Amino acid sequence: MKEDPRLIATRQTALDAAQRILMDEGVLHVTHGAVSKATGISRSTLYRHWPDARSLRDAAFRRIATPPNIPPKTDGPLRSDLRWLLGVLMGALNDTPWGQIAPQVVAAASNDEEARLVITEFMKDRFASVEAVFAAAVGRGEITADVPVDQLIELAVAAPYFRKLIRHEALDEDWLDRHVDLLCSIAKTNSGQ
Amino acid sequence: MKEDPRLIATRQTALDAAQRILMDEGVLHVTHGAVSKATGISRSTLYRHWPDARSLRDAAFRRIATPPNIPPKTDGPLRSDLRWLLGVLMGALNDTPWGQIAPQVVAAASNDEEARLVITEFMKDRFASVEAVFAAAVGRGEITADVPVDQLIELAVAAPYFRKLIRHEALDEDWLDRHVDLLCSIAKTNSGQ
DNA sequence: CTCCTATTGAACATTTTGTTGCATAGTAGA
DNA sequence: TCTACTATGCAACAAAATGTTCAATAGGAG
Repeated sequence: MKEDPRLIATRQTALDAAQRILMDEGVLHVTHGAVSKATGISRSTLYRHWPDARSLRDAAFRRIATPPNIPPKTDGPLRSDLRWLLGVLMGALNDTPWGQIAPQVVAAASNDEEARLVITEFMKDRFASVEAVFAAAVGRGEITADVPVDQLIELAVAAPYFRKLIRHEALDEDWLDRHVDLLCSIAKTNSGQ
Repeated sequence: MKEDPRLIATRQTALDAAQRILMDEGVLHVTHGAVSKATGISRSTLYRHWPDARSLRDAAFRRIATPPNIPPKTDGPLRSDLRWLLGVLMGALNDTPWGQIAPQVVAAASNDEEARLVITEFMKDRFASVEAVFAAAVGRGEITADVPVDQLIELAVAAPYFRKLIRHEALDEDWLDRHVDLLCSIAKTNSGQ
C-alpha cells in the first residue's frame, strides 16, 4: 500500500523550508511557527508530523546530510584520484547547503544523539571513499602497505573541514592542489621504508 | 574610578551559569530566563546587562574562548616541542569547557559575526604558538626554510579539532604520538630538497 | 460514490520573552 | 555618619511563541 501523497508533499515542503531557515538564520530559528509561516502549512499539521522542535530539526539535519553518491575514480595515479575525490568533497562544502548546515549539525551533536549519528555516518561514508583511493594505490603497487593510511585519510578530510567550518578560510583550487601534493608526498616518502 | 563590585559579581555569576548551560544543554537553552533561574539573579537585571539573547550568548562565548597562556617551549628538538604544545592543546580540548563549547561557537559563527571573531581570534593564537615551534626548528637548522610550514601548522591543529569536534573520536596520548610522528616525518623529508 | 485520512483554521491554555516603575539595598565620597 | 548615586529585586504587564484540541473541509483509495 502506497503512502498518502499528501503526507509526502507536506514533509517535503516543510523540510525544504526548514533547511532554508537552517542555512539563513541558524538552528535557533527552526521552529514549527517559522516553517508554518514560510510554507503556509498550518502549525497543527506540522506538530502532527514532528511532535517537538528537536525532531523537526533532526529531520532537517537528516534530509541534508545524506552523503551524495560520488562516482568512484580509483584508476590512478594516486595524485589524480585524490585530486578528483577531494575536489568533489570540497565542492560540496563550497557550493551545497551542506557547507552551511554542517556547523549546525556539529554543534547539535554535542547534546543530541541523533545529530551525532548523522555526522558520524556522514563522515564514515567520506572516509570510506578516501580509503578506496588509497587501497587502489596500494593494489597497483604505487605505494606500499606500510603507509599510515588511516592517518592520511584523517588529514585529507580534516583539513578542508577545519578550514571551512572552523577557520572560515577559502577552499579554492590552489589550496587543494597544495593539499593533495603534500598528502602524496607523505604517502610516497613513507612508502617502502 | 573603580567599577561597582555589584556589576562585576553579577556578570561573573551570570556568565558562569551561562557557560554551564552552554555545556550541558546547548546554545539553544542559554536565555535570560534560564540564567535567572540558575543563579537567582532577577531577569530584569540580566536584561540590563545584556539587552538581548544574542549578546548574552556572545558574552558567554567570549568568556570561555580566551586562549590560555601556553608556556612556550621552543628549545627543541622539534618532535619534543611539538609533542608538548599539541599535548597542551589536546588537554584543553579534552578536559576544559572549551572542548564542549567550541562546537557551539563554530555553529553560531555561521550567522553571528561576533562568534566568528571569537573563533578566528582563538585559532590565530593557536596557530601562532605552533608557528613559533617550527620557526625555532628552522632557526636551529633542524629543518630547512623550504618546508611548507603553513600547511603543517594547519594539519597539526586541524587533526585534533576535527577528531574531537566532528568525529567525536578519542584524543589520547597514543593518537597524539602518531600524529606528531607523522608531522615530524613530513617536516624532515621535505627539508632540504 | 463512499470510506478513510490529512489538512486546515480557530480557539484555547501555557510558557517564554521583553519592558517598566518603584522600593530596597549596597557603594562611594564628603 | 550622612548623602547622593546606582544596581538589584520584584511585581505587574504586554506581546509573542509554544503546544493542544476539535470540528469542518478537502483530497485520495477502492
